[in-house]
Amino acid sequence: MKLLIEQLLDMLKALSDKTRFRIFWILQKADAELCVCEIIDALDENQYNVSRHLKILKFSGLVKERKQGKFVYYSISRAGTKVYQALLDMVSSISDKQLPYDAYRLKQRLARRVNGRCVIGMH
Amino acid sequence: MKLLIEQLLDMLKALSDKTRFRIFWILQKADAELCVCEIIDALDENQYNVSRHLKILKFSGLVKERKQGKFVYYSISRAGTKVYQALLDMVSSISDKQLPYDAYRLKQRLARRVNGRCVIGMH
DNA sequence: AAAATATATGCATATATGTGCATTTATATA
DNA sequence: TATATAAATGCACATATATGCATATATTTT
Repeated sequence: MKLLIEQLLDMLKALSDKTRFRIFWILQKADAELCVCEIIDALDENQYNVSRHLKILKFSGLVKERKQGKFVYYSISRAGTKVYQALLDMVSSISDKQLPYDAYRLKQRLARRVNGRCVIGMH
Repeated sequence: MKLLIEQLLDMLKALSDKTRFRIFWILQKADAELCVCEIIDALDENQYNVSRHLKILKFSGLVKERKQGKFVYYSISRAGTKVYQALLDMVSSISDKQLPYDAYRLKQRLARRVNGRCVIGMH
């Protein structure tokens, strides 16, 4: 699978913003689909910024989305290039200690899932 | 060795600019110190921009410099963190085919070294 | 000491980027 | 059908960033 350098630069630029890095980091950490409202809670950020940053991440190819009802689920795209894998390795080498609040809030929020699914929404 | 997330973000931001990525890429490819004038020739970019981008790369921790006489030599910093290694892996997975001109000009320019050292300067 | 050369930097400017707020769109539910 | 809710987006604005040009700094050579 081929990756144009411009696409790699888009991924790097996407990850170089702290909010987007944190989003990608929790998606990688959760290792599962997260709905937007869960991401909002995990980061303690506002809705419109999370939404906008998710769009940029999606456009860069780092994440993918799946719509289901009124929820939209995001997850890492798992594109099979060496470059993507190296990026993923880099992100996953960041430990919980470096993003303790995000890690904690994500855990708290995921604990409220029912049958492994988000049932809360925004509040 | 510890890496603050802010430092990682600085590295990512540094690499997300195409000119800086190309500089870092040829430094990694050369696997050796390059003087500024060699970098200028390899990229076919102007002097002041190369100089400024090198400063940003240095500040991010991606490269280091060594002054010798009126020449300044830059090289990858080889910091021993997992994160840095993953970044390096990512960059080195970009083949010559994706930056053919830079690769070619670098090769041509390095061929003009004498006893492994730059003797041309700018011209 | 003067001139030449390698590299860095200050200033001006155009473009890109991130964010706040208000609003829209899409879907579900009463 | 009306209402509620999840998510996305248009506009305004402040800040960041990249670049061109001119010039400064540092070192070597004459």
